[in-house]
Amino acid sequence: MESKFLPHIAYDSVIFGFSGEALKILIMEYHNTGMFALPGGFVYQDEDLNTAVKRGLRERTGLDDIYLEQFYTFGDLARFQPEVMERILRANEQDFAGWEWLMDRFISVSYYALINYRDVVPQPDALSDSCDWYPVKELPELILDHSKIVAKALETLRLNLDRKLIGGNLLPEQFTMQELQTVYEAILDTKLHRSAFQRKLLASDQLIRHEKRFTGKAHKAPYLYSFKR
Amino acid sequence: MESKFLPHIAYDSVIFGFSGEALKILIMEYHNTGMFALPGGFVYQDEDLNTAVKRGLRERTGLDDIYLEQFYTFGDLARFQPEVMERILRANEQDFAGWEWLMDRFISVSYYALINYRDVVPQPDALSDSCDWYPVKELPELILDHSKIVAKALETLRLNLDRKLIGGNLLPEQFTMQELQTVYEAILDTKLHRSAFQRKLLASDQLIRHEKRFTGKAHKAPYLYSFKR
DNA sequence: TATTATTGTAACATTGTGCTACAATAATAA
DNA sequence: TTATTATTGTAGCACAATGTTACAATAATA
Repeated sequence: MESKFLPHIAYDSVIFGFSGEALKILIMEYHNTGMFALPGGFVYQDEDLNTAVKRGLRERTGLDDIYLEQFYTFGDLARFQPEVMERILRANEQDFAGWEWLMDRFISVSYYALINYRDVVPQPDALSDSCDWYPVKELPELILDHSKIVAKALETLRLNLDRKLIGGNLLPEQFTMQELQTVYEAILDTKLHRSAFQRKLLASDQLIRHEKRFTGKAHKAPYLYSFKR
Repeated sequence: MESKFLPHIAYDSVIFGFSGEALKILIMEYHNTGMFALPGGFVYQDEDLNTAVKRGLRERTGLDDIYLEQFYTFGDLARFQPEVMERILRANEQDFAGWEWLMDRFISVSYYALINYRDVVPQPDALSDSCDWYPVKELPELILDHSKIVAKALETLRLNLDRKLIGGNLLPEQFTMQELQTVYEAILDTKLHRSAFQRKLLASDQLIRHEKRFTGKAHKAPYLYSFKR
């Protein structure tokens, strides 16, 4: 049986979310294997690559209109390990017929996505027990070169953070300056100076200031902000 | 006949050189078609993607150890135009047997390279009349989405230029500050301020100053510089 | 009404960059 | 030998961006 997918071509997505404390990504666990991997998928013969990735993200998160960026394509021979896919299929008691194409060599076009953690109920796929959030600092061991993919995603995200002011994609529509700063600190893994951060973001002319948020705490209430579109 | 290459996967390379006047890239012209394209190629079944690209660069330029960076993978359906490859093969009076795989859909992993213009005698491949330098501002019409690929390469190069100080790869081992500035101006397509440029590059602590270069002109002789390794 | 914690912003120091000016100098002309 | 010319290396000043400290404003509580 022929696959409807383009042979040899896969994508993997590093889906970032922010819990309020830590920067996390979505990781899938395959049935009965203890094997962890990035959510990924394949491209239909009659489908754009980017469309395929958006389709996969929708299936995994339920969200459309996600901030998404392609960052690297991994094509080393070392990522060709048919025994890994074989073990996953066996553990799923899958009939191998029709799945031979999965045992081929693949290159992985990799993307990272930034989403609002609270908007998502992660959905495992047919081969997986779970699709769950893991702090980037406490990831389980991942199959193939997926750890390298995560590292490169994080590196690219950090480089792009200032240039594109994309941190807000990890927060709800409205947020306080303190919350935004915490996101930046989690991504960059450094402390930032409150005053300079606030001044820089306000000077960037990309924020809209809304009403204050009263939390009931015994101190001045912070303004809420949102990004201009 | 089976191809020894990974089906559906191609690479294209945007090879930048600097003539002393203008920023140029290598473009191939296919026999008897008036069709122009980026140098590219395919990946052997038992070869790393990056290795394949380096192999292709060596064939086209004769150089090893080239500054090379992957910047994007193009996977739109719109780049699937079998009639283009068909026309190229026909013009070469090729027997189609054994070349059917070329008429398939491909995604293109794209790289840019920076090389020393003077070191290279560009080599056409079997299907091409010529492999020649064209100023990026005066490119012929290119097949498929190759113009888009060039545009994205240039955009990425500009973004990376400051961060990585890679401009020197377009020059001989030793160069004057004036030559380096001209390269930067050609890439960025803007005039830079001599004084600020010199101060910034010297402060970057990445240059070694050598002896002066005496050109016989009636003015102060400039120092030669090279980049630290 | 005083206290507490946090926020918004001013103020100053430091660094980076745009811009101008000028002395140094390699060859040529007088 | 000396003046001239074009270009180079660098200093100096203005202005912008950022690091750092300080402080007034304020929402709730004691």
